[in-house]
Amino acid sequence: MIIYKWRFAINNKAKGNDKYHRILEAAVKVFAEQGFYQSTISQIAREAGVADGTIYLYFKNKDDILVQFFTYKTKLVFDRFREEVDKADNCYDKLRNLIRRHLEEFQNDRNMAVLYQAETHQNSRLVEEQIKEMSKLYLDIVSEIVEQGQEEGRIRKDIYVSLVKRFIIGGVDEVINTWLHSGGKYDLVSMADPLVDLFIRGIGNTEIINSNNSQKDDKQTINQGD
Amino acid sequence: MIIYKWRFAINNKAKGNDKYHRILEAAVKVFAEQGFYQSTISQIAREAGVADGTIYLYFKNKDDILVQFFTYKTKLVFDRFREEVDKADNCYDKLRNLIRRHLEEFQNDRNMAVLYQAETHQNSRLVEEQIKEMSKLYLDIVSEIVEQGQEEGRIRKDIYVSLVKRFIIGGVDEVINTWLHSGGKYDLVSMADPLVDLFIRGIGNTEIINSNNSQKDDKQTINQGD
Amino acid sequence: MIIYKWRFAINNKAKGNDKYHRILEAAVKVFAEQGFYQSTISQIAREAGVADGTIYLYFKNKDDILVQFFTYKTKLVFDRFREEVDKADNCYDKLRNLIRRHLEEFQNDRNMAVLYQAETHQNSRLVEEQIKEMSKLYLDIVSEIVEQGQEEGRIRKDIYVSLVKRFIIGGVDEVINTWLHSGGKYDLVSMADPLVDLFIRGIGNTEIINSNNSQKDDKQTINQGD
Amino acid sequence: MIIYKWRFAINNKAKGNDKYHRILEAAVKVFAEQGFYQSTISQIAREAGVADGTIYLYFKNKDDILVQFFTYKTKLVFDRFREEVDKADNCYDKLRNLIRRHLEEFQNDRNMAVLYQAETHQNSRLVEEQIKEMSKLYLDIVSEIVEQGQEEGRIRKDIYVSLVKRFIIGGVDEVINTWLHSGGKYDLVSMADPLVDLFIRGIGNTEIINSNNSQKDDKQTINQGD
DNA sequence: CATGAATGAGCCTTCATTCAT
DNA sequence: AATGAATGAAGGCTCATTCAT
Repeated sequence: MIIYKWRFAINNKAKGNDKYHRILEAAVKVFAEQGFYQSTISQIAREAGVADGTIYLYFKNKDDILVQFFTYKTKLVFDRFREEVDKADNCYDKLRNLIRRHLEEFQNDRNMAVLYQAETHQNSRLVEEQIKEMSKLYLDIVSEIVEQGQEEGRIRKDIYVSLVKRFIIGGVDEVINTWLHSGGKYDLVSMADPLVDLFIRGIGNTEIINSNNSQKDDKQTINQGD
Repeated sequence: MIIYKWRFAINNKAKGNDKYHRILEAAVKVFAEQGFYQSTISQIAREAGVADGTIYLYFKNKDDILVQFFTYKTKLVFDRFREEVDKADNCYDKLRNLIRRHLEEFQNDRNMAVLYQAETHQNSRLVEEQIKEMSKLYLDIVSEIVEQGQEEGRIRKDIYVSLVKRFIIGGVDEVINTWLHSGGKYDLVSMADPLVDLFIRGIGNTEIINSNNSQKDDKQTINQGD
Repeated sequence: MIIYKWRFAINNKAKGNDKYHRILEAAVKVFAEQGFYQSTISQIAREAGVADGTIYLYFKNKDDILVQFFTYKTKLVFDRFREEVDKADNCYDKLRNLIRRHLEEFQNDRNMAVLYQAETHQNSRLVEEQIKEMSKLYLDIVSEIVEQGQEEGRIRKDIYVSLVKRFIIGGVDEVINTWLHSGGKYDLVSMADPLVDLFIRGIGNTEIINSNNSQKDDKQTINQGD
Repeated sequence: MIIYKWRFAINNKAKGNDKYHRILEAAVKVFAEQGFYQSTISQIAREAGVADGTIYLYFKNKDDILVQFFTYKTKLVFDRFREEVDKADNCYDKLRNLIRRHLEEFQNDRNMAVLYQAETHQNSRLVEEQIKEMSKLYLDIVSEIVEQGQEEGRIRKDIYVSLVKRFIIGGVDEVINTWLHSGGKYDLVSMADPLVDLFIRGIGNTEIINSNNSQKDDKQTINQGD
């Protein structure tokens, strides 16, 4: 029965069946507004303009809606990040392109942004697998940029790449998170350049820093759990 | 009846009644492990070693447990940040103290860390008010540090303070988040110094940066929605 | 619309339309395997190789499939019992022929056997009417045999015919039921002769019985509710 | 959670909690009247005079109600059969006691009788295990009686014990089944003696049988699938 | 203060049936 | 005649909350 049900579910999707996408969009909207557990199938159905039962023609169950979303929609977006990075040559431009595109995509799909934020900061995740994949994709891109930058001499060599990844992702995430909680009233993409500048130059006044060696620790051995 | 109930509920708390704290700790543990909506009152009661009904002598309802947690327990922790900051003089040391203490406290109370991460990255928050307060407290500290640093000449003046706040909080949050999802196997506090170094100096190679003016934008007018 | 639908539904049956029978066979198979209420129209449709909706061109609803089955298929089988009985002269041979044929038919159509067993031992029957008819048909045959046997002097006269009917049907049914639950691994028909022997001679040792009169009650007045 | 729930569920039962039995009786009544799958939890709850949810304090799920019934109530009854059999000495009396008690118990608890009939004649059983156990218990008693009878010389030796078991159980079951479908208007127990007489002496007229050897087959090799 | 049995609203999910194509 | 996507009523089950003890 499940096999049967899923055969045509896939067919529908392949055919570009709009009902599948209507339900997915509706669900994501409702989830973003109310949270996954406070959302009901009935609300999603109403939002999508279909009957409750119809949802189960396209999705195995409520959880599956979220999983499908992260498997298809979000993955798509993350794949675009790589394209954008590949357009640039030097590491600074790559980083700037990545972050610009990141902010742009999340600004364009606010619901996705909300779900992504919520799901990546949850302990018991419904979409563990998908998050891990996307996370790895993103981290790999950043690693690549940093390593290239080190070769180019544009990025310090006395830093932990795995910490840098968090440093960057964290900054971007927090900028998005703040934007989301502000109601998305301002332009998110305009934060990209100033943010990249902070990533590259830090907040310190260069002259002072260069004459202040107290922080110039050598690399320590840290288990960075990555 | 309700009035009566709440009179002594408050008394209990004032008296430092240990049942109140046992329930709170139990709840936080269960919430951290399973998520708020997947946790049941029965599970919390069992974990705390009390009857289900007893919980309602100390808490108005399930939501209230979370609210109380953020109102008392977490606020307590955030208040300590200020103390720690006040111990230092220059802005770099203040920032380092703040972040060290932050990581330390979150490492010491992993459950709190989990709940904090989850709740701050949710759209529909049960503890909106509390999160906002804590957030403001933290942001104010960072603002203060940054402004002091600018006066001291240790921090660049051509940056948006409100963006810097997110830049710093995001990095710290992400380091904590990664630590949480790694299972908390390594020492979180040891990440403080390298992280502060990144905040201050950035990832860029100073020599290159100083000869590269393309990023040296003047302050733009950005609505930072904070 | 309904009238139209049913006109050709009847035509279909008259025409010996094979889709009607394919669905019927498929349904009986599925019902036998999973039970009526655990079976779904989708399962039947898949088994029959037709669309769900097609079933409703030939059957009024799910219940009707079962009713049709008992009305046509099973009745057909029971009609053969009479033929078989008529082939024999004396009551013993008639009884033996009846039971042999009964076991034979049920062995040849295991699914029918399963449904028959289940449906005849249910309180709230979907096919009350049909079961009653078939039951009457069978009981009448047995009655006839017994009465003929009594006239022939081959069957005791101090017995309740209506009790004898249950005695015989019960034995046959139980033999079938055991066979079904064993997985139908052995030859059911081979049980006919030994069973008939038990019906006729009982389990008692004749010599002992004949010298033991305690059981030789005269016919009592019993409301046998048949 | 389940462990917890079942801890006190068992306590309740041990304490002779009447709510457990009220629900069980109500369920059995509803099941008997409408069939298991047509019965709803709400109907059972209404019949028992409790809330729907209360049922789940005592039973794991709907199926479990039936399982519990067969595990406790019916098993109890079947255990009494043995007691009754042990009261008699010779095999005929044992058989008569068994059957009398069987009819008596089933007459006294009509709902049990209905459920037992339905469940034992179903292919996909919810209580497979329990039915098997009870069936074995009953079959063992009958085997014992027959074997003892053969030693006593009261029961023929040229019969298959395993066939005899079905022969007897079948007769009893069918008598009960007929009684049930008649609406239980007459006295079931009064059928015991005539039925036992049929089991022992068969329906054949002794004088004829003894002069008719055509049926006196020797034991054949039959796979009786027992 | 504490208990935990009882409640019942609410939600997910199934599936017989319909109907536009 | 045939299809199968869509429907929505119905039911099993959970769990926050209450209240008699």
